[in-house]
Amino acid sequence: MGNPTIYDVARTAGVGVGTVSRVLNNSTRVSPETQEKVMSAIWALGYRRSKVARQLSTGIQHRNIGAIMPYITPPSFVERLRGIQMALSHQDNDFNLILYTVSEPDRQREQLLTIIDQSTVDGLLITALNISDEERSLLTQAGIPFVLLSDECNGENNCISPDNIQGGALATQHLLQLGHRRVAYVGDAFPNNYGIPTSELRYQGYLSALESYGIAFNSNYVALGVHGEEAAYTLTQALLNLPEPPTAIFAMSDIQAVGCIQAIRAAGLRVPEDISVIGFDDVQLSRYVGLTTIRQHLEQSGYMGMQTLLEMLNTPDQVLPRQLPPLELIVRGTTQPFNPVQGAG
Amino acid sequence: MGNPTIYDVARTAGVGVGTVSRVLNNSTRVSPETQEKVMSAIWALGYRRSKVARQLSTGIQHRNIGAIMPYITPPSFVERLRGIQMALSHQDNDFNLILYTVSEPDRQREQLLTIIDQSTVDGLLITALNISDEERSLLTQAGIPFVLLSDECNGENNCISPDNIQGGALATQHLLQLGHRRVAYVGDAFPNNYGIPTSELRYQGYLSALESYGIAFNSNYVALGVHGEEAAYTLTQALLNLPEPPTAIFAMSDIQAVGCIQAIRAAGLRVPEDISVIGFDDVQLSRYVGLTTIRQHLEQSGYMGMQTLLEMLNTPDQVLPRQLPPLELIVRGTTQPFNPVQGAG
DNA sequence: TACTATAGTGGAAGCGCTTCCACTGTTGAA
DNA sequence: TTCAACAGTGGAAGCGCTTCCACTATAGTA
Repeated sequence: MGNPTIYDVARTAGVGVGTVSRVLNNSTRVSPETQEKVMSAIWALGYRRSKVARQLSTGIQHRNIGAIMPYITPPSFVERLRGIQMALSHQDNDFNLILYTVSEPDRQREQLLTIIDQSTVDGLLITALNISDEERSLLTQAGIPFVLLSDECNGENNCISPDNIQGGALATQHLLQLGHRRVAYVGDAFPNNYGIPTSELRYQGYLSALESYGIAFNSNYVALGVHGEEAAYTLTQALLNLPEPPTAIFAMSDIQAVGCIQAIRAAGLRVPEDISVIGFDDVQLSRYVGLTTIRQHLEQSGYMGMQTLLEMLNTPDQVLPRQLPPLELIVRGTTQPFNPVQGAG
Repeated sequence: MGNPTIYDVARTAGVGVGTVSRVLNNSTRVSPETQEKVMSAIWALGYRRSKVARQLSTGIQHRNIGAIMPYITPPSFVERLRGIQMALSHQDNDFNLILYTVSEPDRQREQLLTIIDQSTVDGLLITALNISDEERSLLTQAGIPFVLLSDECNGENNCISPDNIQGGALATQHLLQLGHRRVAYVGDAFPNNYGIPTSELRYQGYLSALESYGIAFNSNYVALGVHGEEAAYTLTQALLNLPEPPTAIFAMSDIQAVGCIQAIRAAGLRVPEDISVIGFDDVQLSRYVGLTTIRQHLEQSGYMGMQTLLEMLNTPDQVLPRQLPPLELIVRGTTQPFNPVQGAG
């Protein structure tokens, strides 16, 4: 039937289970010959000792924290993960960090169910993922505390997320203050597959900033597509081909901002002399590239998320209100005041 | 004494253990009143059900793979991690990936011991870390297969690592072929704390390339420091202040190359017009920055490492020889042919 | 020679759950 | 009224280990 147990090994070797266990834990007090017999029985049966049984009988308490996120491709996920890791290693507790990847949105529910069923984790950090009410209650029922490290909390507690609307406004205001009037927005098409409304929220901020400056909305200046540098590149090309191209672009993420910049340069134009570009996130890369952006302290968010979860694990049924990491305008080299000459272009 | 068990709950609630278990697994067939009693007993005792016992009795087999690495700060670790993740999710097995961070080299042994003692993992992926012979034999004794994802194999099996000497030579040759003769090397001081000889190996490649071109070695052109952009920045400043500054720099990593470039620009010089810079790794960032570099397919290495480990887990005692991911010169915008005018500078 | 250490071993108990079987009441159909 | 069906419950067995106690055989000591 199933896998061989220590009893099978004992029987095969013609010894007692105690002896087998002693060999397994290379304790003393086993004669070389017996050791030999046991080893060959183990080998013959292909025996592998059960982690779980061992843990139960030795009383080892394993505590696992799961971090679940989409493929860790975008730098913004990596930064959060780094913060998560850090918070965990700063506490001197022996939690294990288990990494889960949701490769396809459809599989999210299934993966959560597996995690719950197999009681793998003591707590869950849900990053850049939206969870349904059903999933939420499944977790609650199973007694698994979780914190959301997302871009939208919907009034949810135990959630770390910045004010993306405000952030979008901040970025747009920066461009408007510099005198730009033809300001474009490059972002993800919304709603996206994972149900994360980041792009939509930042777009709302963009709109409100335009409005507060009394600038008429121009739908030509809104370019939406899949997430990533390549799509941003293509969208920007289209923007540049407009009869009246924008003089400034707000890209909803740094990665997309980089795509914009590349497209602008490929078109023989300069950043920021001809077109200003501002991003969002302030990932590591942005410092190297010298990108003006909105810093949202991603690493710190991850850190806060893990801290919150650890607190919840220590004192159950604790409810911590939403925490908003601060947003900050970081002016580097990709934005500059509007130059009237440029408007003529 | 220890934590309350299901028996304590049953006694407190005045019911049988079966009933408590039924409540816990919210199965049917428990009357609302009983449910209520059990719940309040659970609450009163602060009962939390044991993962391990549950897993043992339900026969759930958990298989864990640990990935152990230094703080995941350098992008090169992240890229490998991404490959590791990918390989795991492509197989449809239900392994969990546990992330371990070695924050200080001194704690490495201790952490490995904990992992072994608590029998947490079925296999281990050791990334960018050197392990001693003792640690090696501890793992072997404990029957935990592992693969090294490192920069040096020392003739070791089950190890994925590129030929760093060749890579160093490749980078240097590229600069020499472009006509540069004053070529500097910027890298980590060796040996480093984790015992990883990456810098030393690439430096050897640098030396051999110089030699094959018959160029006299100049120790002023070797700048060693801690890993990272900042140190590279400082080292480059010193290089630029030399009476005869180099006309080209080989930085041992892309991150350091970025530091070099920033220092060069800060000094009012241009890349590559005044000084050429080549990096190593080809991390994501490098594409955005337009850096000439040596691609070592980090993500693919991670992928190969995980695949190898999975094979070892399926067919124990398998020994796979060292695998060398290919190295490739990627010419982008930070190197150009030596310009005699520049030599005068 | 008689006794005590001690090396070497077998096996029961126990880790904290789940699950199955047995049991008691209660309901509703015949 | 009698019986089957079933909701609701208790508790033993078992998951695969470790560990402790009991036991035997041998070596060492007086």
